[in-house]
Amino acid sequence: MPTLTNREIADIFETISDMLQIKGESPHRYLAYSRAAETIRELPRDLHVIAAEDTLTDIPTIGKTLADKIKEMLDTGELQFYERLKTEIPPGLVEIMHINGVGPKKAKLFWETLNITNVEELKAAAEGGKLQDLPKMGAKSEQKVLEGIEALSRQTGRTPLGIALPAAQEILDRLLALPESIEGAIAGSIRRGRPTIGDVDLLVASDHAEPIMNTFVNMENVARILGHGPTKSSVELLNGLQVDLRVLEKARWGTALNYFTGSQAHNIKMRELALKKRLSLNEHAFRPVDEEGNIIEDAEPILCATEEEVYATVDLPYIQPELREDDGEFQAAQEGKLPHLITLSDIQADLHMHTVWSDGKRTIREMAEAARQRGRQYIVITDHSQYSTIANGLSVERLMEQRQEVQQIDDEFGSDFKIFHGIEMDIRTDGTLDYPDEVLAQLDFVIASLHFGLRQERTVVTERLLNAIRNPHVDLIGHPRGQLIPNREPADLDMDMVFQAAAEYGTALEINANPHRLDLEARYARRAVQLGVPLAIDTDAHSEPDMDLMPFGILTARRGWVEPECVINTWSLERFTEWIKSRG
DNA sequence: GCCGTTTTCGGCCCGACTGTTTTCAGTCG
Repeated sequence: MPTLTNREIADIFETISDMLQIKGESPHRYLAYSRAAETIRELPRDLHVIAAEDTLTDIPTIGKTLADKIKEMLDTGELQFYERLKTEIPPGLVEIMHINGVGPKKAKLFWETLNITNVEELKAAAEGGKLQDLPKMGAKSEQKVLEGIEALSRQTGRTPLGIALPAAQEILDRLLALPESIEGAIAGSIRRGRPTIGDVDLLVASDHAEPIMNTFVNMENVARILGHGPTKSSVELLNGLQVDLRVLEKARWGTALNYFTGSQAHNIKMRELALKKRLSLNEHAFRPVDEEGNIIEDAEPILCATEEEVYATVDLPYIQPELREDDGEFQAAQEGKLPHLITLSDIQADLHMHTVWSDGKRTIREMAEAARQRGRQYIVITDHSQYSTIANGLSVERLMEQRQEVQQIDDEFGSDFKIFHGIEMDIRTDGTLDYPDEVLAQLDFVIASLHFGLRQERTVVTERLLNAIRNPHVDLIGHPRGQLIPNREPADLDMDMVFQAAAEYGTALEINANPHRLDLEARYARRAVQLGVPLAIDTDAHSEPDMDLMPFGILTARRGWVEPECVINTWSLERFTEWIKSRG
């Protein structure tokens, strides 16, 4: 039976939203589609399952109309409403709308006046000088269209957090070195810890914005200046990354940082809450409004130098940036039920790392020393198992040799640091585990991971993982979904079944801190916590510097509302030891 | 199209920058 995935349904809603914009529909109507698309993309559960439970309308942003449309797509694999729209609006216009600087009005103008229905035709028209004579257009606008088309082909989609964060920090450091800069921060989705970044948002506090702006747009790695105003500038870097900079007075730092951290949905909620208190909120201040919502011009604005003051003004406790997705944080804040989010200092151990015994770059001793220097109390050495021949996986014989070396080095390290012996064992493509139970029984800690056969069909790959979860010797599932950011899609797993089994057998699931993985991602980590599934946050280090990737795992966990208690490597050595012993 | 200390209708966040205009619409975030 033809059917559609969450992502395909989200994409259709997003396209419908774009088409309704071109048609000139009410913003409230097309935004409803766009918001629903965003919600569906972030759902930790399959729409099939939710539809079968008949609880689609329990999802925020999904009402009866959209629920019916979702059901139609799930049942028939298509949506009549969408098919009809496609006959009215050429689908190529949607792509034209995605050109930077071109919106719904321009797309419609090009279509109605020059019969342009796709990017190629638009490019030809611009090159032929046919756009500049259109109403509200000119030579500059025509040039912008051409540049926008150029940028479209350069665009590589979203940038991994692991690349965007250091790049953002480098630029911020340069701006902060200027004497006019008082304070600075990385805001936007980097601050919220999203695994991929659309553009970089930087914020600097200063009374003299101009020299800071000039330095920013004149950096040698700037490919294009997208905008350059007195308080706001945007550039595209040579590597394609877009960076926005805002400069504001220090006295407005709280409202500014809050605004530029987002998310947009969170900001909208903040402003709605402010309006209920007869205040209009923007990045500069709160301003009193009258009954009709008009700004009272001669009333004194409320300036906030800290984000705490911003939240206090709408009667809320401080909400951590990682929670700001309008996904329950306001209700939790109002009820005093915000989570006590995990921090880096809660981490006592790293349970997943490789050495020269398989594909790591350092010896057991070097890895242990590096971990101790980073304040870890204990670690587990988990090299690859025999099935991963390409990673020099360990035969049973070598595994037992390694066990001796681990014990010997553990003795050397004495009582203030513990080295456990474990394995990252393959779940083979036929579903069996890579060592027999009697071998696993001799290990302190067993991670089971999918490395191969990730494209198997849903029931097959899910059953492989369930088989590992149910094995009494398996303590942890490594990078459960197998995604690589940005290029490899996760395996097609029935996550409801995975969580159910993990909860039943007490098997932990990993949040792999490597920024190329971040797996489990936040929404699944949150679901795991809700269902009582234990988590571990590991670096999967293959060398010393990899151990410094832990903060990316922490960010991801925080986005998933994870508290330290839920994470087994925040536990003391004694408690962790008891736990692994209890699991046989 | 969603949603409810305005609850089944009537609301629905806010400002900066650009390019084309002589006061603002379009786009973006």
